[in-house]
Amino acid sequence: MRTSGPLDAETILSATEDVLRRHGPAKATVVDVGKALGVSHAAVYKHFPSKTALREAVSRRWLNRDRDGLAAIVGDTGIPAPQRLRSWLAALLTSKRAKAHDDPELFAAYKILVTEDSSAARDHVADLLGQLAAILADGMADGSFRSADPAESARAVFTATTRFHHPGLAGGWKDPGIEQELDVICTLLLDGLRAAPPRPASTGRGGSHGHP
Amino acid sequence: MRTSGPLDAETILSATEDVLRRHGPAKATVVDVGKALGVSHAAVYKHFPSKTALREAVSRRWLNRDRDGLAAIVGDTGIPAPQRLRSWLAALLTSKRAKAHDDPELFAAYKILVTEDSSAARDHVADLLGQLAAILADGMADGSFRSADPAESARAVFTATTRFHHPGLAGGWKDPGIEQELDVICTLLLDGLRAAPPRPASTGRGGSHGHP
DNA sequence: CAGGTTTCAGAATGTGTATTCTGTAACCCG
DNA sequence: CGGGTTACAGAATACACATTCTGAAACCTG
Repeated sequence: MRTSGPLDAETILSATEDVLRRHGPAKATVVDVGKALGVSHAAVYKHFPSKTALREAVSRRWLNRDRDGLAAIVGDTGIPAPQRLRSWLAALLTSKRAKAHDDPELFAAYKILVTEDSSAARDHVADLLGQLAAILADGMADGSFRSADPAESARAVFTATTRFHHPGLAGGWKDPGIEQELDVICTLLLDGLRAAPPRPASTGRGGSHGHP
Repeated sequence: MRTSGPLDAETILSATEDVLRRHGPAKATVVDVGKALGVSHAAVYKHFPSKTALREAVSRRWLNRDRDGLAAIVGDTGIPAPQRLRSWLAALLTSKRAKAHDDPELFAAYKILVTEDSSAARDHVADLLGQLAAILADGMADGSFRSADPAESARAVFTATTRFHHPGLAGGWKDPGIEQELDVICTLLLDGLRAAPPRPASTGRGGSHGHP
C-alpha cells in the first residue's frame, strides 16, 4: 500500500488515523497499521516506542487541528474580549461536537487519553487554558473585565463550561437547547468577570464552608 | 435470614442495598437478594416488576438521603442567600464525594442510572434544581441577587458546577485543590448573579455564535 | 547502520460451550 | 386470594482453550 520511499512518522500517523477511524481504538492493532502501510508491524516500532505512544501522537495531531481553529478567534483582536469569549466557547462546543459526531472512533481514542490522564490530554487542556487566558487578559487590559489573575479566571471559566467540552459528557451535546444553555452560562460568567467587586461590606465571602 | 412476618418493599430494598454494596451492581443478582432474605427470587418479583426497577428504587432511597441533608441548608433562612448558595454547593460536593468514596458500589449503580437517563436520576436532578431555585428566589426577593427566572438561573448554576457533582467526573473529586476551585467558581457565579445589568450599551450580548 | 525483516514469549483477546440469571407461569397454603 | 413456592425458556454470563497481538531480539541489506 505504501507508494514509495522510506517510512516516516507522518506517514505512519496518517495510516494509523485511518486504521483507527476504520476499526476504532478497541480493535485497531499495530499489525493493521503495518498492513495498511504494506510493512511488517515491527517496522512501526522503529518509529514509535509503543502502541500507546502511537495513539497519543495521532490524538495530539487531531486535537491540534481544533486548537488552531480556535486560535483564530483568540487572535481576532478586532472584536471586544467579552464577545470573543462568547465566540470562543461557542466554537469550542461546535468543534468538539463535530468531532464527536463525524469521527466517533477517534473521539473514543481521545476519551481514552482523558480517562488515562495522558500527557496529550493534559497538554491539550493547557493549550485551551492558554487561549482563554489570552482573551481574558485582553479584556482586563482594556477594562472590559475587572483585573484578576487571567490564568485562574481561565481555569474557572473552563471548569464552569465543563459540560460543553468534556468528552465524557459528549452524550449531552445533541441536546436541542444546548446552545442557549451555553449562552445563559456565558452571560452569567461575563457578568461575573465584569462586575466591580461589590461593596466590601460583609456580603459573605471567605473560606468558610460546611453546614453551620 | 428473614426474622419474621411477611415481606414488604422496605425490607427488600434494604436487603438489596446490602447485596449491592457487597457484590456491586455488575454481579449482584436477584437470586442473591432472595438468598439474603431467605426467600426464593420469585418472591422478590411479587413486589418489584424487574431487576431494573429494584435497582432504581434502591438508588432513589439512597439519593434522597443526600437531598434531605441539603434541604436543611436550603431551609436555614437565617443566613443570607449568597452564603447559603456557597454552603449548599460545598455540601453537595462533600456528600457526593463521601458517597463515591464510602459506597463505591452503590455509587456505581447510581452512575448506571445516570448514563441510562433513568427517571430516578432525572428526578434527583429536578430535586436539586428545586432546592437551588429556592435559594436563588430568596436572594432575588431580598435584593442579594438581581431578578431573573430562578429556575433558569438554578439550571445555569447547576450546569456551571457540573464538575463538582456529575458522577461521571467523580475521579476528579480527590483532587487536592478542589474545594478552592469550587470557591473560585462560586465567587464568579455569585458576582454574576449579583451584578446589576451593565450599562445597556453594546457590550456584546445577543445570540450570535460562530467564528466571524 | 538506518531501516527494514522474521521469529518468539507472554499478555490480551476471541470463541464456543456450560452454567447461571431473569422473568413468567402454573401451582400451593393459611 | 395475597404471598409464597417450584419449574422452565431464553438471555446473559462465566470459563477454558485457541488465536492474535504486543514488544523485544536477533538478523538481513542497500
